[in-house]
Amino acid sequence: MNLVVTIMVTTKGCYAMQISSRFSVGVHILSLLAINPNEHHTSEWIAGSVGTNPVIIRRVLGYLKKAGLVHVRAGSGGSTLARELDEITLLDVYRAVEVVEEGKLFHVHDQPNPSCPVGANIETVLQLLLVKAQHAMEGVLEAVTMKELVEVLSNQIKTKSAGE
Amino acid sequence: MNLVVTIMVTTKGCYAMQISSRFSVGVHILSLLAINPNEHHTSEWIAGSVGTNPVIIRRVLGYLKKAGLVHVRAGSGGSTLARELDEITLLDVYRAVEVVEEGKLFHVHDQPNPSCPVGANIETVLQLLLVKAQHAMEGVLEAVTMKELVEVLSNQIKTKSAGE
DNA sequence: TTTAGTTGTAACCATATTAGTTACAACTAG
DNA sequence: CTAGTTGTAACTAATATGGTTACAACTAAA
Repeated sequence: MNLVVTIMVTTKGCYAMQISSRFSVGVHILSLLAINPNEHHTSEWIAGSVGTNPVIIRRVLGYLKKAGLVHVRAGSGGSTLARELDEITLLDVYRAVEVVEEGKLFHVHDQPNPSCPVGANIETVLQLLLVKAQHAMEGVLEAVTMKELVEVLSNQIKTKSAGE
Repeated sequence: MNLVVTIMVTTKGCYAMQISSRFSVGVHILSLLAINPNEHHTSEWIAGSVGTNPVIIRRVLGYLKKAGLVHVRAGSGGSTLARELDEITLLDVYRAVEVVEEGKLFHVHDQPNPSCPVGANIETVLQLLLVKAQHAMEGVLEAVTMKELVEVLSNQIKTKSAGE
């Protein structure tokens, strides 16, 4: 006799907000353009490396193009870097893909009671601090250029392939 | 002759992700408990200052309670601080309300192609940096205690009421 | 012991973002 | 001209968020 018991486990439970993967996809794209300069980088080719749909890539490319980070050839296809690697910081990419608005990482509740002393003053006091926190985070992104990131990436690629 | 022109402007256009206002609501609640220690802080009373629904307040109070930051009296109602103000950092509140998971502020695309050198290595390289950025942000929150925040808040309240 | 008021939750709802997908017009190089 | 590509619009599914109603469980005070 065979007894098969199937237990369904729902992954649900503790989700929370996250900054859109548009950012990491953008970094991935720029890395590809830098590391394989001779490829014909169509959105389909890039999508194959990122592991997603070509349209997603075209959307992110649209942001990067709008920000002046890449050139995209319509028709014949293919993208190239529009700026030197050491002239692109991670913050540039982060801003390009518009994942978080300037000074608005934190959503502060916006209808506090103005006739309550705390309600009337909490917003400004908090906002000041939260913007500071946001800037600290963005400062780290600003301190790293795509050139540095690609160097680390290249080293890791070499190390790995050497280790095989 | 009267000519009335109504122009509808949709606010839509440049939204982006934000960290839930549960955090700012949590800070608001703790400030109220600290500044008006003699009040009977029912969820309804607090909701009046925050400008929202009592259930929202009870939800956030649930998080704060779970984290050991407040005591909540069921039945008779009312909440009080469970810890000294200088023993509560903004990071404690932020963690309590579970707005962002540890090390997961950034969503990194998770199906890069392992047979592509870039795809196979980008995740680890990026993740390292992004966690660093997240920590920088959280470090700012950790450096501020509720005591400090309430002091700034109190001063601003005094200044304002004196200026009238 | 009753009662009035409160908390803790579940169950909904509307809204918005995100990632993915299909479809197609416009474009471009050969 | 044509094959292949980009740029976009339109749609979907999944999920988070903030708000709301409803109600059982609880507690203090009359």
